[in-house]
Amino acid sequence: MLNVKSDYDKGIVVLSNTNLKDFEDIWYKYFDLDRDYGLIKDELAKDETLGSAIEYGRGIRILNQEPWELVISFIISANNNIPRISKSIDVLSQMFGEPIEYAGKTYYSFPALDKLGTAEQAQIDLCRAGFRCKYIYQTSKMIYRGEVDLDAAAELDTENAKKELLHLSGVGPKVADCIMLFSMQKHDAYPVDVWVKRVTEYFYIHQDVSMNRIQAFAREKFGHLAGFAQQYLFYFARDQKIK
DNA sequence: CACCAGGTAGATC
DNA sequence: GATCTACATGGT
Repeated sequence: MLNVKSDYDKGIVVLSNTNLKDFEDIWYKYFDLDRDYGLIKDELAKDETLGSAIEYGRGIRILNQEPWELVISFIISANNNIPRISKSIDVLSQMFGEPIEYAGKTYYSFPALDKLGTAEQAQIDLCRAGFRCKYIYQTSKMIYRGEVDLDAAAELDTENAKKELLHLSGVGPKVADCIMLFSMQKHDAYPVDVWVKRVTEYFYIHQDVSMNRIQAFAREKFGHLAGFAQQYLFYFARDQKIK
């Protein structure tokens, strides 16, 4: 069970209760430690607003998570709040994941594809994700049957990967962008949720516009670093409750 | 009791 | 194609 402590201003990240092999095989990539965030920040900070947002969220990193887990997690996230999202994922993990004994307690891994992919709708409904449960059911089956191949999608460019992900039930533009950004290293993706829409309009566009216009703006303004810009802006907007 | 929460699918213009 | 709206659930 990994333990993480960090103090960005002191330049310290401590990963304890792990070993060199796991660090090299797993955590190094998971925490995106190979990336020079200084370079990214310098480039983005040429924009004054982003400079402030970067100061505010200076320790942010984009984690490299697993596509399958991200697909289900972000389907659950749609029009939902974080405590309920966590709760639903916990229930699914307890029902369909593998038990992990640690320090006298039992934890559960995220469900394997074949477990959710062969589950009954009525079982999945028990996670209390409401109308999203049928999306979980349908999408799990689609991926399990190979109708959508996440590994293959990860190899495509951002535009085509998105097209592929949009076939999944419960996956729209925002969730697809999140999956690409957080599990497929497609850093030009700019997921637009309510907060990112607000903050983009607030600082840059100065009027209420469509999602497509927000996306177009981000492509033009931030290009291949759009995903990093999104993270700094999201964190800033969310914390400052920018409306 | 109305409104909201890290949007999406399906209907409609 | 771009824009409206219902949607499960639990909290305020």
